Amino acid sequence: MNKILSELNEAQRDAVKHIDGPLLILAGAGSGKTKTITTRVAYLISLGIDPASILTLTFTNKAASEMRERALSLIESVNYPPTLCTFHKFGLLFLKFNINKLGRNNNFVVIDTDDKKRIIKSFGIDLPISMIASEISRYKNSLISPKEVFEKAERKNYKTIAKLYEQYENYIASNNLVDFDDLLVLTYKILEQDIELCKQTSDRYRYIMVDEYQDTNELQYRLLRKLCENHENLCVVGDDDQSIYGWRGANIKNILEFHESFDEVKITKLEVNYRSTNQILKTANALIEHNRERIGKNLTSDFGDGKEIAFIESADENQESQTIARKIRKLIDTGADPRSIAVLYRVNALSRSLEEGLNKEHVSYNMVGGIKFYERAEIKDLISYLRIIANEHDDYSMKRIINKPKRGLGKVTIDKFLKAAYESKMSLFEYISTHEAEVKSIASKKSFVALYEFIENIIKLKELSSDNSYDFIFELEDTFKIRDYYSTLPDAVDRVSNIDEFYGLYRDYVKQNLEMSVDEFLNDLALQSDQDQIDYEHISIMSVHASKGLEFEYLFVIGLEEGFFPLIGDGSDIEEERRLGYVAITRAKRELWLSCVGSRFYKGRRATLKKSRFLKECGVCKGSLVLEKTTSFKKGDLVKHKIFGIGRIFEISKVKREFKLKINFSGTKRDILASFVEKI
DNA sequence: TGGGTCACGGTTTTT
DNA sequence: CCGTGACCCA
Repeated sequence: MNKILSELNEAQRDAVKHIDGPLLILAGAGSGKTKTITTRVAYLISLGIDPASILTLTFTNKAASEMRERALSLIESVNYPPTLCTFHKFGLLFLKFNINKLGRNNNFVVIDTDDKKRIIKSFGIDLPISMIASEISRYKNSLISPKEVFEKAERKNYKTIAKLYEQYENYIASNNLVDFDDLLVLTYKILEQDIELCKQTSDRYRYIMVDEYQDTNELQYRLLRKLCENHENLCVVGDDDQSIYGWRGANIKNILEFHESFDEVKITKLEVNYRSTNQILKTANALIEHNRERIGKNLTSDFGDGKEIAFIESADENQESQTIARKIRKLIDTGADPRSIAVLYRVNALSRSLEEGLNKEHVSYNMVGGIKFYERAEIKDLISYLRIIANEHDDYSMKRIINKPKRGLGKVTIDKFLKAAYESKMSLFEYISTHEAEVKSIASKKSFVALYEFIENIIKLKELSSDNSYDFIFELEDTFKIRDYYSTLPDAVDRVSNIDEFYGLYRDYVKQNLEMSVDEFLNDLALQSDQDQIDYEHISIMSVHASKGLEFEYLFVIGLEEGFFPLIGDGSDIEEERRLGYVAITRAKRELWLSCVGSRFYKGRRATLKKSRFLKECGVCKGSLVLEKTTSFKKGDLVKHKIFGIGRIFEISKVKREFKLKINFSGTKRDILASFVEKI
């Protein structure tokens, strides 16, 4: 026990040793947050507290598995491990045992955002689907019923949304579907209506810990209150300065007002940073001090001062990426580990020019984020096959695969089936299997045959799935030839390798869970985001959001211009932007480069840009923000104009914020603004 | 049915 | 500029 504690600094030890009553651990970036939580779990167990009474909640699977691993390594031996999982997984487990309290069966299916959108889309309304989906999510996470939305709505559009919300809720409930929000909403509702169960549950989890508390939303807060019904042993860990998910419902007030929401809150600040040089911390501290809504803390380290923060200013994104690519090339050539290098940007769109620059310098990179494995069309198709096998009444999956591989069934035919099925109050699958004559009259002869072969195959695989899971996935491919189908389509190489990876994943899962059923596999899969596919050889490039929790020896942050970082748009919050800046800077361990450009090509046009206010606020760019502009054009350069063609520059001058070029187009001399021509 | 063309809109992302 | 979705025609 003492050995565990001796690894900690004073503030960390103070936090770990606090046992009863609410505790807020304000953990600055790189201050050993995970170490503190995992040690606290181990410490509680070492005191003889039943591991089963300790619940630790995280946001991501990645955080959960990392913590589980570290906590277990600190615990000498326990018969069973403490519960440590994501909020949503906790909800899933809870609902498996208790959803019957809402009169529902526990063989429900978890649907993802994509399914949700398709369901809403099927209601046939011409409002933007993703807007409606996120509105519904917002209401659910604030525990507002469709009725309340309808009553409060003043504009007609919101009345429509309220109705869609109601229709959606009815639909998923009657199909026994559960969306991500429901995992928490339904859990909350059960705890609220069943006081006895609420007390039991609270008693069962006497010690609760929450990671990344600054990212919790209203619903999560209220759920935590329910779980603390019989005690107040709630330990939350977070950093108000790193709250960057306000736009998706995180309520920073949860952490800012924690000390008022609970009685006798103990607050511990972890301000010693074990990651960065003082130059980096100084820059980060200077930036975040401009925020008003914060608890306030100041990070220090004893890693020494380190190198000064470098500032890169380029004329445009091409020059920027060239400069950065060359610097990275040099770092690698002088022995830096590529894995310790990263480039961050606020907006994914900025990756394009960066990628070009890196390619030109032959720097291999790994883009984190981007298109997700489980969101790829081929993977979604496979999942739909599995879903139909698990539950043939799943019309959404049925629609997705009914003509994949092609069986000659087009949109019109499928719509006819859907309508007929709807009228007979049956699922698509049910209707087709029981109405052969009708189907024959709708479909063409060829597609009719293919369709019934498909139906029979599904039935065959359904039987197979119940007894022989391991060979099952081979049989699936042999029967439907999805892999073959994709190997004829564009991007075949990538798609086929994704399919193979998925098959491998399935087999691994079977190996680890011998008794598993297909629907168990699917529900677990729904809660799984990307495997963190950090590449083990290359540098990383990613959005600032994606970089949260990571660290790099050498870090570049690009696009520090007004409008890009901070990003200005409707609903943008300058303090949250600044926190994003803070997160970005605090990813750096040893060296940090901040970069901005004078103009950028974005959404089909070139925009002239001003330096980010953050550069001044963090002290990197002293004095005024007036951009001393440079241009990469030189006298004598050959340039191309869309209309005038190719010409040669013979004079360069400055007009206000732009550069004016005098260009000789095969004898004709013209004055052209620099942004209208391209270097060749 | 399904390939081709055109208009449109375009932060950040986990479960 | 580039990807998505709606619509049109063979």
